[in-house]
This record gives sequence, C-alpha cells and structure tokens, in this order.
Amino acid sequence: MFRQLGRLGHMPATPLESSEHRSGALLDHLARRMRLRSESVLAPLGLRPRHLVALTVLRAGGGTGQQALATILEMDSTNIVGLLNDLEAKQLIERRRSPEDRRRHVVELTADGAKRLSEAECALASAEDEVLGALDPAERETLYELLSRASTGTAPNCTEAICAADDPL
Amino acid sequence: MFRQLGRLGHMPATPLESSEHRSGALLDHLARRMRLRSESVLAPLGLRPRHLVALTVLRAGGGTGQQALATILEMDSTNIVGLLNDLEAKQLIERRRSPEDRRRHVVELTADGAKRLSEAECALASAEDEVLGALDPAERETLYELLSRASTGTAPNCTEAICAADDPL
DNA sequence: AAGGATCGTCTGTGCAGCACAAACTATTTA
DNA sequence: TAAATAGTTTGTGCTGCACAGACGATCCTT
Repeated sequence: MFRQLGRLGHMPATPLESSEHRSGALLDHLARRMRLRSESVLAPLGLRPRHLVALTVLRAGGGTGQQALATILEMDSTNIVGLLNDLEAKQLIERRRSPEDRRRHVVELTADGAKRLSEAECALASAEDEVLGALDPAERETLYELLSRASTGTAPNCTEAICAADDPL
Repeated sequence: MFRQLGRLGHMPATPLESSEHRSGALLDHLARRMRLRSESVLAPLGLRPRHLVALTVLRAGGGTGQQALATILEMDSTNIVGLLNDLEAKQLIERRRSPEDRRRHVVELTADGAKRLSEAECALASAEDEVLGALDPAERETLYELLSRASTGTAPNCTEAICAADDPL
C-alpha cells in the first residue's frame, strides 16, 4: 500500500510517472473481445482460441515437455492432455518420447501445425482489425512485440523464429 | 477467404512486412496469467477481475447506460445487471435515472468506486510485475497506452481523468 | 532388485462464467 | 392506445476449468 495516487502534489520525489497505469483490466477486456470474435473465425479451422494459444507458445518455445507447457500456460496438466490430444488428432503437434527421459513427452509443432497456425492468424486479421482498430500498423507491431516479449519471459530478440517454420514459399 | 498464405511464392508484391504478427493469442495468454493472479489479490477487496474491467471502463467512459455498457463489454445485458448489482451494493457505482429518458439507468463511478479501483490497481502491482516482468517501466507504459487506446475505441488523449476523482484523502 | 518419486494419461466431480429465453415493470414514442 | 425500448429477475443449460483418484511407464535411490 503506497500512496495510492498522485494526490495533492506534495509527493517527495517519487517520479510517479507510470503511476497507477495497470494494464490488467485492459488486457482482460481486449482479450475477451478478441476471443469472442476468434471463436467463430476459428471454428471452421477446427480450432479454438486456447488451441491457438498453445500452438503459439509451442512455436515460440520449441520442444517442450508437457508439464513445462502446463507451467507456461498455467493450466492444470490434466487439461493439457486433452488440449494436446485435440491437436495431435489433427496432426498439428507431435508427441515424441524424450530420449533422455523416456517418461517425458516432448511436444513439438509439426509442419502442418505451423501452417495451420499461420492460416489461423491470417484468418484472425479481420477480428484483430475490429478490436485493435484504433491502432495503426506500426502501433500494432509494437503491441505485438511487447506482448511477445512479456509472454516468453525475458526474451529480448527472438520474436522471429516465428516465420521460420512454414514459409517454404 | 483470401489467399490464405504466401503459399508458393507467386504473390504479387505484397510487402508482407508485419505479416502474420497477430496479437490475439498473446493477448489471451497474458490476460489469463494476469487474471489468475488478480483473483487472489482482488478477493480481499471484494472484487473479481471482471469488476475491475467494468470499473475501468466506467472510469474511462463516464456515465453510460447499461446497455451501452453491455455493448462495450460485449456481455449479455442480463449478466451486466448482476455485475452492477454487486458494484452498487458496495457503493462503488451509482445508478441514476437519466433525466432525458427515464427508462435509462446512467451508471457512474462513485468517489468510493474510483478510490477502490485505485486501491485495486495498486494491489495488482505485484501481479503485474510477475506477468510483465520482461518489460521495463517505459515499455509497460507504452503497453498501457496502446491497450487503453485500443479499448476505448479511437480515444487519443483522455487517459488521465483517472486521478481526478478520489483524492480528498 | 525393491521402493519411492515423477511424467503422462484417463476418468469423474463440482463449481463458476456465460449465453439464452421468458416474463415483468416503467417509460417513451408513434 | 399500442408498440417499442431500458432495465430487472429468474431459470436453464453448456462449457471451461480446477481438483482428486487411479493407473502404467519410467526414472532414481539404496
């Protein structure tokens, strides 16, 4: 519990710049708006928003054990199983047993998965246009970059392993 | 249904610059992580994440009718009622009948509401630190600004009505 | 080799968010 | 007066999700 707000101008020397600008609620709000639109757009592709999230994380993170995935996504591992089952049934991911520890399933995006993910992202363009309509392309890119950095922990400059997987174009 | 993707390299001259950088999944992911932390932090204040979202929108938007609110939040209006009932019971918002159209309830943040919102945002600082740990303060401010602009439609510069309401302390 | 810990899987249970529908009041508008 | 609109209330059902229990497979001890 700090000073709460700027108050009456007699704050010592606290910069107070970014002060109470908490992004949480806005994040929630926009994510919801996005999700609502995504669902209908994604349905024809046989995906749901959370599949997209998982695929995105996998694309960024490479071969991950599923309990590591559970940690990243902050989901219960039992629910991860179902999620991955869906994706594996569609051959968008692959579960391979880790050679080091054969209990472990290493989850990886397949070529199909990367492709489908790109398609989905492409299909989401109009949804994003609606939700982020107030931002110009440069701002959206900035937003993407910030979100990307935040979500992959402290990754400074690795936001472009992204296009590596699927563009044999 | 456009061309789906770049496919086989015979795309005309599409720049393809920011290309497939869709923020949807990242937004979802971060919002979830944020929400999980928020819930426990907010509980002692008698609030839940969605209350925060509603309060935030109200703070930004001023006196809104509840069906307008339903549109903004993209929630069913029946659920808005319950949400507002919660907030009104805690005297964080006020429902006044609109003088122009007495059917309409104009919803407004009370002084208490603004205060509580600030407290909540303050309490969320640590949660945000965890989730946005990879971003420095300037970047977080940028993020906030982008999210704020996006969520209030095309609002360029009205993010600081914030500190006006509650500081008679 | 035996014991316990760990990873993943499957099943089931229960709660909460939320959309949807129907019925009602108060009020405005045609 | 009749119809449309804003809000409220209640109920129903689906879905997401956490949580728990049980199981097989595989490590890691000792």
